[in-house]
Amino acid sequence: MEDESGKSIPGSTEFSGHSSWDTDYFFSNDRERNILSEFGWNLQRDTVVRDLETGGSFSAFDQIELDQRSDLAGSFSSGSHQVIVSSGSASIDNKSPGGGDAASSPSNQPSMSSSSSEEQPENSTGSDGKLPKIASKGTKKGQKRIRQPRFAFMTKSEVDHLEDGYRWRKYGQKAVKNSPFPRGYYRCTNSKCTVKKRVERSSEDPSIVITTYEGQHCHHTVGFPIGGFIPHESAFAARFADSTSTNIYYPRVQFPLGGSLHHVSQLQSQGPYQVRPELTQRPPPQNNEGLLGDIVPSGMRS
DNA sequence: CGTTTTTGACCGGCGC
DNA sequence: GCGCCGGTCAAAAACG
Repeated sequence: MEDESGKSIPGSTEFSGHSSWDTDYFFSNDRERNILSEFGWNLQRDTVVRDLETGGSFSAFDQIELDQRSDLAGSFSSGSHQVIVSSGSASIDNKSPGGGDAASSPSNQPSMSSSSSEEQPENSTGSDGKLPKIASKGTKKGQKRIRQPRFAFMTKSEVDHLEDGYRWRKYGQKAVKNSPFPRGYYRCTNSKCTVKKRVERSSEDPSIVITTYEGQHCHHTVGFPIGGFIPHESAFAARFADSTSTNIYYPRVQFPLGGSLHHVSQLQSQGPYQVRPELTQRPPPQNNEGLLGDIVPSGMRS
């Protein structure tokens, strides 16, 4: 468990290449993982979690949750609530066009990292740009799509598509600028579910897989009866609000500490963790393999 | 034969 | 206004 003990990635493996991520939280320590595990997110030691909250998504949550988030934000960033609440004003893209590209606003783009060479590996540039030709998705003209909460997981793994208890169907793949690795786009196979996820490898550390989830499942996992998926913001906020005494998370936007923002030290630890290829297809009967399969929040199901 | 993956085209946002 | 780029579509191929 104490794999990362002291190990620091030589090349400082950080999220450098992902400066555009609307990141709010970034977990990289055992302690942080422990907290997550209390949610039922039994993350592998090689996993780092990031909450890619977006401004637009807040409209989907209660005010209470917002408040809690504010508290949370203030606890570590001296009241820079915007960091959390609006994801560093990263993307309130459900506003009018032009104003929505807040994500690209210079203010929230600290030195970010050494190699900002990589542009938006995550899109966030507010260019969610989709609006499928088939306007069946309820994306009417004038009202942009509200981006769902996003969470990214960095995992050291040989396989790209990590098992998470849900069934996904790939609907696209694109080459990532400045990265030799393509990015895969997946959608939950449940027709009623709009959750999507992107999978890509870190161009800096090919052994790391970055999985970004967007949205919340409206159904249970296939292999995990305890259903639920990404805990609601409220859960997050509440939990963290409780442990404000410790620096559980780091608001990237608030820590322009020259690239050293987040060292995913544990990532470089060669934990025995690895997902078998077969598992990528079918959810395992038990929740010990999956990266997110364990994510099924235990207390979620109320 | 039903489902998933592959892959090129297309769309819309954004920067220049 | 144009080109770039991320994200999505959809037809065909692949798979089990």
